[in-house]
Amino acid sequence: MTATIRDVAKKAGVSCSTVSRALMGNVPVKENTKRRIFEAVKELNYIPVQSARALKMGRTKTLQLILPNNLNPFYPKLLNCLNNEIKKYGYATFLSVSNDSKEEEKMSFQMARSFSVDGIIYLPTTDDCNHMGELVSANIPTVIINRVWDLGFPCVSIDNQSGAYRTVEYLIQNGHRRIACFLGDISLQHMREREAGCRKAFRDYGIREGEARFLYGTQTYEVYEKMCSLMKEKKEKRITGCFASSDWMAVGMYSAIMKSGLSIPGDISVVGFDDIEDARFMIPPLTTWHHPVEQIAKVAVDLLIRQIEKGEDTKEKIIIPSKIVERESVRRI
Amino acid sequence: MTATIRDVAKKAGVSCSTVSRALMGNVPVKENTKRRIFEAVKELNYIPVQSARALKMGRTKTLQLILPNNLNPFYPKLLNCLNNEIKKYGYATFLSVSNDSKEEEKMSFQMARSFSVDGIIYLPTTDDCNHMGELVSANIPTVIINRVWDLGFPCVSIDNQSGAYRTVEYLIQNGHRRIACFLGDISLQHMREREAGCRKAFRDYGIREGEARFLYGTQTYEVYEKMCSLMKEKKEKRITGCFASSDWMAVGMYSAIMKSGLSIPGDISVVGFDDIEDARFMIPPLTTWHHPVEQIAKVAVDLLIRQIEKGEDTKEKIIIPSKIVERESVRRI
DNA sequence: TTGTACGCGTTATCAA
DNA sequence: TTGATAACGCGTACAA
Repeated sequence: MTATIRDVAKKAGVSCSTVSRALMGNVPVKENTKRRIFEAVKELNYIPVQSARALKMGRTKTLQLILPNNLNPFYPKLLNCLNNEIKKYGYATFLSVSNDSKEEEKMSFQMARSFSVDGIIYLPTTDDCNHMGELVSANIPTVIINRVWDLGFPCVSIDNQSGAYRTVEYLIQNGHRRIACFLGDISLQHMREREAGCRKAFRDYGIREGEARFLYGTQTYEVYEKMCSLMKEKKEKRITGCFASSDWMAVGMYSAIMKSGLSIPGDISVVGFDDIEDARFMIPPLTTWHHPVEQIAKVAVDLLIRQIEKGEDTKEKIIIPSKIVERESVRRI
Repeated sequence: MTATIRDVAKKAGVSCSTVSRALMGNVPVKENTKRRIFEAVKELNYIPVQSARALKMGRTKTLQLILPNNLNPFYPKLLNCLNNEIKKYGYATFLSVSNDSKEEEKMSFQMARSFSVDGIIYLPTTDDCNHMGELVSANIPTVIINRVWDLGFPCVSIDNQSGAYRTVEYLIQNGHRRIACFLGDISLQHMREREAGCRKAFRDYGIREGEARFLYGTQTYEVYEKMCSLMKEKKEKRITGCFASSDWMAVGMYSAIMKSGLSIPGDISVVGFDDIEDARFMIPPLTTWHHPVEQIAKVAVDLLIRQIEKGEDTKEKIIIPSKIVERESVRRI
């Protein structure tokens, strides 16, 4: 069937060990034999069998990505960056999408063990950690992204609170005072941090309860409906600006605002969070807080690889700085 | 370190083979010993090492997904369906995104071989097949999706021509005659098929050259700019409807139309192709041809698994039927 | 119903 | 610089 190292050895007239050494390249092999070996490799179209190599070396050259879902368009972008980064280091990507389910996440941890992945990039779907014992005890190098937790793993994330703060501040600095903040699943720490950022901005700028509103919801239709009813208030009382805790939400908000016969940013200014691929193609292009996924991916994978290959044992929490991207969804009033 | 089958055997007071048999479940093992074995397994938190199993059995329980990119929002949706389907069969997913590059695709084929994946779901990035010899000679069960090719592999796809035909027909039946069709990369067969569908619709309904326009472009800014200049024509001559060969393009077209001060569907009706997740949240919600990715994923993975596990050797070309999804982007005139 | 022995394809150790 | 050999963890043919 497909050629093994023995076939190569026979064809090149050497032993398996020599072939292995020539291929590994870490032990000297005579130029001449080396040439013959590579010729044989080419001729037989030989590729080492990873399973065998893995069994012997205890390394699979494989990284696992554990992500919550792939629906919010933020994730495909992140996935892309991560996958490309992993490729650079010559590793293969095992993909595990949890569909926002703890059970599936747990299965991913088992998969990590049984497939002996060399490392894990983990973006948890929930703050509720009681199923993560599996992961910790698996003792596989792991980097957590987009969360900052004390699970004994290094973390790479943005500063959610200051991001939300500065985004809402931007609205305020453009003259808005009646502002609604739409938050996602508040059981998640990063969402609470974003909420805290909003509240702090209101406090710092003397905006009080009646003017600042907080809305909550995770489903698109919730966002849409709550936003619609908000738009029905009479103009003097109505909000002039709003903050979406993710760009995906902003999409639903745009729908609701337009449907209500109001214009962006003429009547309502909108700011988002994440800077998804489509943000600049929204109508009008969305002003939003940039989530630096390229950076996050780069740093996280680099950290992970160093942990794997150099045995570096770090637990650092790395915060990637970011900034707002001004487009056309905010009006100065 | 981590427990092996020998540890389990020792703890249960039996031999490795008995443990193996109990775990495989295809050979009778006495109830009592079985119980002791499972207890030991649980206690030691034992999971079989896949690399070893793979080496022995020549099966990795692994499927590889080779996709062109992850930018067009159509792909994340497809990826999701595929991944979930794969999970159902207890396989793990190896992800290879080619970033629209033949070179990277070629590397994916090599990966397939070296990691001994059991099967491949392949959505080619190009029609130019001269790098695919690697794939064919690898002799790994493969299913091609979204293309219908005679490479010796089964294919699962929609009928692109009739899809485009019926979508343009929908526009015509709503009274439109001055129509622009915006096509993507015409070097790709499925895009040429969609183009052919458009042309046939025009022919069948007696719409001639001046009325029907064809525009081409792959980059978002091309779509945007060409669309903008199209909008500058004076009203009597201007198109009243347009067809986007992908919803992603429709996003750019929406931008251009709005930017030009025209309304959808008041001035311009738009139909898309794919029915991406966001199509119903566009403003107005996009009428589009549904690309049945759930079905495609289901059929493709099922076909692949049957090929792997039952040795079924099929080369069938499966066409999944579909339909238009009427939303609010088309006006009857 | 169970145990012994072997081999899957590789790399590492040791001796030459 | 090279070759012979053992071992990685597992599943199975064969013997008991």
